[in-house]
Amino acid sequence: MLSKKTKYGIKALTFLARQETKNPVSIATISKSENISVKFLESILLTLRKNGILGSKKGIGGGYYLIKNPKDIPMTMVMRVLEGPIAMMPCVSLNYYEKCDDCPDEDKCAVHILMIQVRDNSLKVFRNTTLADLSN
Amino acid sequence: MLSKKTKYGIKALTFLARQETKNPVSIATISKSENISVKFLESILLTLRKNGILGSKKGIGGGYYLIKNPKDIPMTMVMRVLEGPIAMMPCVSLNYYEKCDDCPDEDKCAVHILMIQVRDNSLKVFRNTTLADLSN
DNA sequence: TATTATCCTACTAGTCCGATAGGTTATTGG
DNA sequence: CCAATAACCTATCGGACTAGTAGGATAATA
Repeated sequence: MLSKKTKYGIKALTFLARQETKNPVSIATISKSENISVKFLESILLTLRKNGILGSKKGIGGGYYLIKNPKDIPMTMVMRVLEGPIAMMPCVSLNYYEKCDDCPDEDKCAVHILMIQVRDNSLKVFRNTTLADLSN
Repeated sequence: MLSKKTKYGIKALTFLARQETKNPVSIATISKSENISVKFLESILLTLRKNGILGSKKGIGGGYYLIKNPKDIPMTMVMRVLEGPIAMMPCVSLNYYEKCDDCPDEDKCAVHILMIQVRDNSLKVFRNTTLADLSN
């Protein structure tokens, strides 16, 4: 299951991408428009900022804004920051590989073979989809 | 993340599919061969039996066995029984559809659009892969 | 200097996962 | 008939994670 954190994060990002100006948008504004709890959204936007996807500004007129052009933000980036590894198992993960304790030979492991395929397909989708694609 | 339940379940099924005879195989035997806790495996095989994938026999010489031919067991079936819906969100699920509370228009929802693609790709993999494919 | 809005830490109720414990029922061999 | 075997079933449990909530600290603006 996709976590609500990721779901809300993507919604917030598309909301920002759809903005006409690049002015900061407050948490409260996004929260109202997308029906997301203010406090929960706050923590999500914070992690997006800490991971270089959003910028922020404090005080009056402050809020969050996109640092990059939406077409330069592939969903792999967003998914990895919010949801974690794209692979469904450590033993098929590109960035977070880990061997299974119980598995003597990966090449003969049915689960491994199956999940490699799933990973490749998911990766293809996330790589080929940018924030710009989702905002139109 | 793929649950250990599903992981072990698939491993157990391929172990049975690789068997030369169709004689029942005991939980203990599978457990040893695949490095799975006996008790946990027990509960997994039970659910596979209750869902029409395995048959069982009690007493001496008893155990579990495949009911169907491995090539007639698509991974969609296994995944749905062990892991649940293949979709990452109820609003993109074929068999367990549910509308999101917070989403006024699915066709314009970025998360929906993205997850439809992921679902389609995963579904394609699981549909085109049978237990026989994983056992060779 | 008061207001605004992000930043940060800590906490919590609820849920799920992975596993364990212990007894019941059915089948088989002697 | 009886004992051994192996599936069946229910209940429980610690730990991790999710989806928040609370409350204050910090920085920018008017």
